[in-house]
Amino acid sequence: MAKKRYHHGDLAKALLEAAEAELNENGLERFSLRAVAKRAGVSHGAPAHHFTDVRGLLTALAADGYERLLMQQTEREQSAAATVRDRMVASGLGYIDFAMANPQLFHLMFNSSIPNRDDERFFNVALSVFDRLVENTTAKTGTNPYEDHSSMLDLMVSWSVVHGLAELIVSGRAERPLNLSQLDVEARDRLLSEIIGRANNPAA
Amino acid sequence: MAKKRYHHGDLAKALLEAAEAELNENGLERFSLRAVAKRAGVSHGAPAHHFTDVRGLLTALAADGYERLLMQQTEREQSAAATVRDRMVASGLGYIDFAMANPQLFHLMFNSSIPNRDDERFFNVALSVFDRLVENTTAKTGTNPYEDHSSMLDLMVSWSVVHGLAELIVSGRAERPLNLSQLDVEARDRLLSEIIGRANNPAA
DNA sequence: AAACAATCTAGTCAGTGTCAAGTTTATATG
DNA sequence: CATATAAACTTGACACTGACTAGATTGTTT
Repeated sequence: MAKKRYHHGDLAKALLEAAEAELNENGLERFSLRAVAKRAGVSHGAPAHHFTDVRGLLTALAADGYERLLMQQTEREQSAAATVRDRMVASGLGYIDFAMANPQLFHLMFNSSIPNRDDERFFNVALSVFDRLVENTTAKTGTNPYEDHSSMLDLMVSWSVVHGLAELIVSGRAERPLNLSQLDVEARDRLLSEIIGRANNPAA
Repeated sequence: MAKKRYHHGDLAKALLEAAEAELNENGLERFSLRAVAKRAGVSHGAPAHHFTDVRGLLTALAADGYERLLMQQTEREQSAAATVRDRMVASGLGYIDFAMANPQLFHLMFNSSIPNRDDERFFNVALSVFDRLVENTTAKTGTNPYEDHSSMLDLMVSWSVVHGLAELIVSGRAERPLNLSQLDVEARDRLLSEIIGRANNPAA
């Protein structure tokens, strides 16, 4: 941990941490690669050797985000998964957990064209999020969405309501109707579960 | 329409049109105020007199977007509104119509922190979008969401699924599961209506 | 006709990401 | 162990950005 060595040791990791800190403090729209380098205690040209350009850095950060999103979902599913439908709701709560805990990162992952979707790691880990949704839908409907059109529609209902809810919450638009900021964690979970649950009702 | 007059005539309008064209060509992340000025045939300092800064310009453009979003919804509702539930679905289709026809503008309106939400016109017209949702929900549930908690949850189900669907489509994430780009307009409408309809089912 | 306000131009400034060239350090090879 | 080579990092330059200022031009009012 000597401070003044010419070689950093693990600059790639340090840059990712600095990038996330900068992202949280300034938001994606004021994100600056030079500020990241400065925060990591390194010259403005250094990041290029590890991530080529700002896109490369943010692609890697977004890929990390998808991994953490998956972990949040796993946590929720394991802690409260009685029925298959509860499992789907829990998975959605994990999705929203992640968005609320990492709004700027969520924004980078889903609402930005900066991350390179052709990047191999990014592509694979983003696909994993979808694959989990396919598995949960298969368990819920009893048929694989890729083989059964109706099951795929159910998948899209589940994904849309959860993703939409996450977006509306993170952007502050759910505050007026739901007053989420004034609820404790348990009440918030019940509220969100109810919304997700209603959308996932079987056809009348 | 004389080209070389010192005063433009209606530069504010011309700048808004140029801004939208630039937005569609380059996207929000590469948006440049100077490029907008250039496109409008005016010096880079001119926009400041009409919109103060780039935020002011994009706030005005986003407000225009909300007005057009409302118009799209109105069109859909009027053309195919038999039952109250059909009306809710039609309203959602209008929402998605707008997003698909104006992806960059939609992105500016909903996924960006650039527009100033305290701007009076922006605030009011964005509120109008929510008010329409309140009206449609009232018609559907029979109770005002502001007075009945369950009705508000139904509102959030409707909004979330439509907004989420719009986001997933515009960002290209719905392509793999739905193959929207290979469907004609009628088939696409039926598909989206089915998804929105399933989410809006009454409780089982 | 003269004063005034609005509109627009042109120049400057600090800040950005990327590129090229040079310096320092680690590692592999003889 | 010495030396060649590659990797990591610094430094300076470039074109571009949005915002600010001063000044030029034009429309409006008195």
